[in-house]
Order: sequence, then structure tokens, then C-alpha cells
Amino acid sequence: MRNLPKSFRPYLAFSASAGSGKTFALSVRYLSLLFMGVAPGSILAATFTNKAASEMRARVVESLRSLHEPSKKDILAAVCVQTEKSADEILAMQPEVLARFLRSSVHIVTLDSFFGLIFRSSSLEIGLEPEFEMSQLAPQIEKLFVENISRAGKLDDLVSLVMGIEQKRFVKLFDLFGSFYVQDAILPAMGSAQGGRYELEGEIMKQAREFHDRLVALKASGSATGNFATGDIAVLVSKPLWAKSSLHDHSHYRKSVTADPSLDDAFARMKGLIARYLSLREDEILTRLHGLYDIYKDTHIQNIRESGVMNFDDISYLTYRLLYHAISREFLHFKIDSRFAHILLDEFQDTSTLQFLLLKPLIDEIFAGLGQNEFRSFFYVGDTKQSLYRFRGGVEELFGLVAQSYGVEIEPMDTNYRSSRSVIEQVNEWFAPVMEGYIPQKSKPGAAEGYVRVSEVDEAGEEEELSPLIARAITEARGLIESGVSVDRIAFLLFTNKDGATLQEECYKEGIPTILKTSSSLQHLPRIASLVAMAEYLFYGRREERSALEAAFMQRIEAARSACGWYDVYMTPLAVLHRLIDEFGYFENDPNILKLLDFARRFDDIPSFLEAFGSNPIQVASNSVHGAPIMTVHGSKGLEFDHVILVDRLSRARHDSAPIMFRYDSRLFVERIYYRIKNRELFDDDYAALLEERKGQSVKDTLNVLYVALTRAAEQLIVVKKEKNSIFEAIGMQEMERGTPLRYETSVGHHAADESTEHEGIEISGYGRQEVAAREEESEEKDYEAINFGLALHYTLEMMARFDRSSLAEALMSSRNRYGLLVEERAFAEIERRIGNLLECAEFREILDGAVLAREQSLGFRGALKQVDLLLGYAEGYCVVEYKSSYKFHGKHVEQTLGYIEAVTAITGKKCTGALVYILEEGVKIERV
DNA sequence: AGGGTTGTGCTTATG
DNA sequence: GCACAACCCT
Repeated sequence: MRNLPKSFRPYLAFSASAGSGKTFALSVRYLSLLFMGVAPGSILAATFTNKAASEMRARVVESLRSLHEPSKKDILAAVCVQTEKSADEILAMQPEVLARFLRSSVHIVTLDSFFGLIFRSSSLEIGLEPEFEMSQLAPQIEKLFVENISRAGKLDDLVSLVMGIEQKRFVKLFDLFGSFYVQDAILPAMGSAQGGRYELEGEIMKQAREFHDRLVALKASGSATGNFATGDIAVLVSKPLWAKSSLHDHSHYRKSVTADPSLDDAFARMKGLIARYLSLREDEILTRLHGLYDIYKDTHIQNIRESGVMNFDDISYLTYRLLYHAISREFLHFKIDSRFAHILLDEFQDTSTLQFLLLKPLIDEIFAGLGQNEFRSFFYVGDTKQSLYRFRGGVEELFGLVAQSYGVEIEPMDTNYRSSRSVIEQVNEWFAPVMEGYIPQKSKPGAAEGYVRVSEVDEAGEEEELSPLIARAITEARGLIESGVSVDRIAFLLFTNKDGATLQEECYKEGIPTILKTSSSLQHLPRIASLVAMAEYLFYGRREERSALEAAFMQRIEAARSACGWYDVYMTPLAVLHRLIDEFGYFENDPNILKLLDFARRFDDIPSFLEAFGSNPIQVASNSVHGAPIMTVHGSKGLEFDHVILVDRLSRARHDSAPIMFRYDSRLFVERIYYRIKNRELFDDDYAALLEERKGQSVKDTLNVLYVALTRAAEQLIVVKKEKNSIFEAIGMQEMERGTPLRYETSVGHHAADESTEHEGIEISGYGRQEVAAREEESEEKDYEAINFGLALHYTLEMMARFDRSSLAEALMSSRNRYGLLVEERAFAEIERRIGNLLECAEFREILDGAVLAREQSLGFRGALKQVDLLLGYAEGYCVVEYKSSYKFHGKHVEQTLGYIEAVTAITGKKCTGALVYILEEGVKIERV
């Protein structure tokens, strides 16, 4: 390759430990490519989350814009090293590189949106429309599946499977097919059943009966004969005694087998038969599953055709079919109008095998050019120590395998720029002995001393209402606050959403402001659960208590049964809940109570309310706009906090109980599928080995979670650990202290509540897609051009971080990434013009004036969680803003907005107005509602 | 003292 | 459905 700087390694992977500057490295790589003259359109940079993708886009634009500023000197220096150009040369090129970048279609995207792009580009080749709605919910699909099964005459198979798979509910079975579907591409051919299972079962039970009778004759003990007294083969197989290789090893049978040694032969014979039986049973189940699985796949496609709704699994599955069976590589290049000469991948340790296979043709293309005089490169970053997503398909082993098979160099990044010395040293000490190949991290020069402490709690206290663990976590937080730390700089990390919800409740009672950032649902809040329990109690008359807090509430309500004289069975759930709240008066002004009421509004009777409440996750509202964030370790990945309080698991972890297990070969394809049967490992060595392997993986996963958890703190880390059964036992954690606790000079006023509202102007983030609404409106015409224009306009508005020109430029880029194939370039110019008008519109600026973004823009309303385009919060109330690109359906717009206003009023109890913002060709028109 | 039964409680999450 | 703890049985 000509002119390639020596310091630029074209095939490179960074093994980037926590806090080692992974994002920085990615940006430097991307910028270096640009300054080496690479066309932006030929670079594919893929991340996992929208957040990561937009961060990277922002970082690239921001760097290109202000590379000359002192704040960018690190990045400039790094780019100089990579490109072997001087700072002056780079700065001289900067304007042109920026202009070229903004002009080009840029592919800094999420993997899924990239696959979506490929799919949309060529979907017609497999007979599917390029337009579809992305959604998780496909409520009718289960029904459709059963109909199709029935039509194929396989209903009996389905029923026997539902019965056969340990009486699991149908939903579980449906999920099972899902687990095939997500890795369809790497599934082996499934065998066919050999039959004969029933005969074998009969023989085994006959031998067991004979065995039983012989034991009785030998006067064996009751518990010895009892093991063979069952008529149910599953019960027989599940007996622990099969672990013994000889009955001599078993105290219950020692006497009998000494008297009659031939018993041991009969025992061994039964064991052999059971081994064969279990393997036949697996065959049978897998064959049945396989027979229905094709119908499952067809149902998915039928459903996409009929409803126009796809989920992310559909996209991957269909994109695979497209790439590997339907279109040629040439056709793909033509369609997406790009040849990617450079690929940059983020968080590679969380990539699934299927995702890798979807990228593989493009990666192969890069290596196919090897030796030719063309500049191509392949780069990925990740950290197998931080791989947390095996449960959803992430395969950390790919990190090394891909490097090996393509000859990519792996370079460790082992300097930690995030944490204080104490944190880094302690983490090294914890993980070096237990993690294979752990490379100790170095501190950055001049890192602060910091502080780490493990605080141990005796959990043994009986049935107290408040967990001692939570109490200690709160004590620790108090300690930090007293030392002058602002609450907003403390983060609580927990291992489950439920634990997070519990902690939040206690902090609320204790007056410590928190922001719950878990994906927790309303049912997990003890207050809400108790309130619903009361309603249930009133309706059914009795109810089993599930927690100490609920029990306390039940006592309360029973004591005050007379106070509920107002109750009658015909009251609506809303009325009952309202009355309960009034009556007990515990809950004034709690946003989650309001959310509950809003949810209850939709139901006419208590049973249907209870059922829906149990099965629908309702997102928990934030109690405040400031406070200590509470999040799960998974949610904290990639983030850092100055002061971290890490709380042990409140409850026991769940175990591996997947009914279907996959064994992977060295290419990470599925080699064999196993059906889980209790005790099967006692009869089948391969199966036993698989269970061992899974156990090993689960230990690894735990270590990874702990690694992420313990590397989030920049300054101080406090671990609240249980004395017994702690998750931290995996790293042999003991009570300890390292460094010096920090003390801040700041007065108490520093973290007073009134100061912490955000004053950074209006920041907008994360509100919902508008595709559903736009489709509904204009679906009659099927004018793709108009639909896509509307979608791209909405999307651009959605992606704007602020209402200014530079945000618009950035958002337009995202929009080009997403809609570039569907919308013509002049449409983007039109979008830019129209939004430009909006930015200059005096009336719009007036609406924005003094407004603060409310954290939650999603509204539970009339059965659906709606997203409003923009929710503005003022001192005296709120304003719902809806963007529209045409007057058509004006009546519907008004009606929709009124609905939002009603919902906001109900939820917040404050005044709410609305504004319909029409962003039209001829200018902006604002209509107040 | 070790085998066995009974009672109890129960993840992580993005696009 | 499974693991763990507590208890019961031989």
C-alpha cells in the first residue's frame, strides 16, 4: 500500500480496559482516516447503542470543528502520530476535511440500524416491502402461529410439546422458538426421532418395580425402597441416588447389596437403559420442535407482510437470508452505493455470532484487497473483561478468534485515565488472582490518591422491614454528603432493577434525592405494590402477603376495615385507588402514584386491572430532576461517577435453567442442541461436560459484572457487602480500606435542591420515534417519498440536542445515515431549510423561553405508552409540543394533542397547554391548543 | 454422618 | 425448575 504511515496499523484491535480511553481511540482512528484522505462514505463505524453512535458522531464533528483549540490538543497530537503529519499540516487540511465530511453520507451507526439499512436496500429481492415499522410488540403473532400449526395438522405435536416440556406454559414454548430464530443462521441440521421411547420407558419401570420388590424382600429401609416405589419415570430419574456408580457407596443400600451383590448389576442395567431413554426423549422433543419451527419462521414472515411490523430479530434473520442466499455482493454494493474500505467496530466483545456473520462479507472484502495497491483497514475495540451480554447472544470469544483468523494484532490499552490510584490498585489486587490473563492497569500520571472501602453488613437480622444492606448504603451516602460531596455526584450501583427500586423507596423516605435510572417497572415499587395489594384485598377479601412492607399495610387496612365502608364491588379501579390514597394519605404528590392512577383509568373492573398491572411493565417516573443516580451495574457500563456506592445483591441470584442448551464448535456455530432433563448429567458425560462449561461461563460472567461494577468510580468507591452469600465472594473480597476519605470544603448550600435544576438551556434527549404516527396518517397513499420525507424531518428534529445550527448539522448527519437510501439529497436540503425556519421563528423561541425539559416525555395514556415530540416544563406548568409536516389530518392533530394535555395534567397535576408546530414549505405556523 | 425430603425464593437489556 | 437451607431418616 502506498504512502501508508508506518505508525498506522491497518489491522488492529484494542483490548481496552475500563477507563482506558476507548472512545478517544475510536475517534482518533476515524479522524486519522479522514486526514489520510479517505472518503467518509467508505468508512463504516458501528456501535451497539444509539447513545454511543451519536456520541461518536458528536465527537468527530466537534473535533473537526475545533481541532485548533487547546482543549483538542490531545486528539490533535494523536492524529499527528497516526498520520505522520505535523499539526500545521493537519490544521491546514481541517476546513476541507470538515466540509467534505459534512457533504458526505456518513456511516457512524448502530449495528442494527446498519443491518436495517442493508435490508431496506434490497428487501424487495426476497419479496418484502422496504417500509416497515419497528416494534417489539406483535401480539397477534402467537395466535397466528397456532392457526398455522392447526392448518398444517400439527396441533397434536404442539400440545404434546407443551405438556412434554415440563408443563411449561405456551409462552415459554414460544420463547423457545425465539431462541432458535435469533441464531437460525448458525443452527445445525436437526435430526429425526428414532422412536421406541415408550417401550423403553415400560421396560425401565418394570425393572424398577422388580428392584423395589427385591429390596422389600431383603427388608431394606423405607427410604431405600421408597426411591423405587414411584410409577413416574421422571420422578425415578430425578432421584439423587443415580449419582452413585455402585450401591455400595450408598448408605441406604449398603446392607442389601452386600447380602445380594447382583442388585448392583440390576442397578447398572437400569442406569444404562435410562441413559438411552433420556437421549431418545431429547430426540423426540427436538424433532417435534423442529417440525414446528419452520411454521414459526413462516408465521414471522407472514406477520411482517400483513402488519408491516418487524422486530430486531426479524431484521437480522432476514438480512442474513438476503446476504447469504438472495443477493450477490456486487448487488449489495450497488444498492447501498458504498464499498466500505474501512471498518471500525465498537464494544466488539458484545457482538453475537450472527452479527459477526452479517458483517463478515464486508470484512472479507477488506482482506480480499490484501496485497493490492489499495488502502483498506479493519479495526475494533472492546474488553472481554467487560462482556456482560452473553445472555442476549454476545460472544466474547469472537474477540480473539476474529483477530486470529484475519491476522489482526491485539494491542492492550492498560492505562486507566478514569480512576484514582486507590481504586485502580485495589481493582488490580482483586482481579489479578481470579481473572485469566488479567493485565494490571496503570494509573495515569498525577492521578489522585482516592479512597476505597468495603463495608460489611450482617444480614442475619430476622424479618426486619428494612434490609440492613439498604440501611448501610444510606448511612454511607449520608457520610459522603456530610463530607461535602454533592448528592448529584454520588451513584448507587446495584445488581438488579428490583434492588434499585427498593433502595429508591428508602432514599425517598430518608429525604435523599435520587434519580432511578433502572429499567424498573412500577410493580417493583413497594408503595405501589402495597396500594394495589389493598385494592386486591378489598375485592377478593383476602390475599397472600408477599413482603414485610405489604404485610404491614395489610395489618393497617385490616385494622381500619371499617374505614373502608365506602367500598363496593362495582367501584372502578380508579375510584378505589383514589379513595385508598385519600383514606391513608401516605402518598401525596408522588409521580408514580399518578402514573398508577393514569394506568388504572383504563380499566372498568378490578380483576382486569390487576391482571394488566401484573403483566405490563410500567416505567417508573423520576421523583426529581436531580439527586444521586441509582442504576444497575449493567446500566452503568461505559459510565463513570465520582463517588460510587456499590450495594451487594439483596436477594439470591437465579440459576441457569434454560430448557434448551446449545453447544458451540470452534467456529462458534451450534454443534449440538441439548434438551435439559433433571439429573441427566448423571447418565450422559457429554451433557455433564456441557453443564460444567456453562457453569464456568457463568462464573466468568459474574467476574465481568464485578469488574464493571468496581471500575466505575473516579474518586471514591464504597462497597456495601453482605457477610454471607455475597456476590463479592467470587473475588475473595474482605473488609478493607485504602487511601484517605475525601473532604470537601464546600458548604451545605452546594447541594441544596434549589440549585441543582439544570440551567444549561434546553437539552433534549431520547424521545420517541414518530414513525408509527406518520405511517397511520399517510398510509392510504403509500407515497413512500412523502412518508419518508416526514419521517426524516421528524427524525432530524428528534436527533437535535439543542435548538441551534450546529445541532441541526449534526442531526442532519444522523438523518442521512438513517434515511440516506430512502430520501433524496435535495430532501435533506429541504429539511435543513424548514428546520432553519423553525430555529428563526420568533414565536417558537418564545415558547422555548424559560422552559426546562422534563425528564420523562413518555406518557402512559389510554392503553399505550405515547411519546410526545417535546415536553416543555415551566415554573407554572407544562407545554406539549407536536411537530407536523402538513395540515392534512389537522383535526386528528388537535385531538391527539388534547389527549396529551389531558394525560400530562392528570400525571403532574399542573396546568398544561399545547402547541402544534407546522413545519411547512412556506414557513412555520404555530397553533396553540 | 451422610442421604434425602421439604420449604422457599427467584437477573442482567439494546436496537 | 432449581439451589440452598433446614430438617428428618437410616
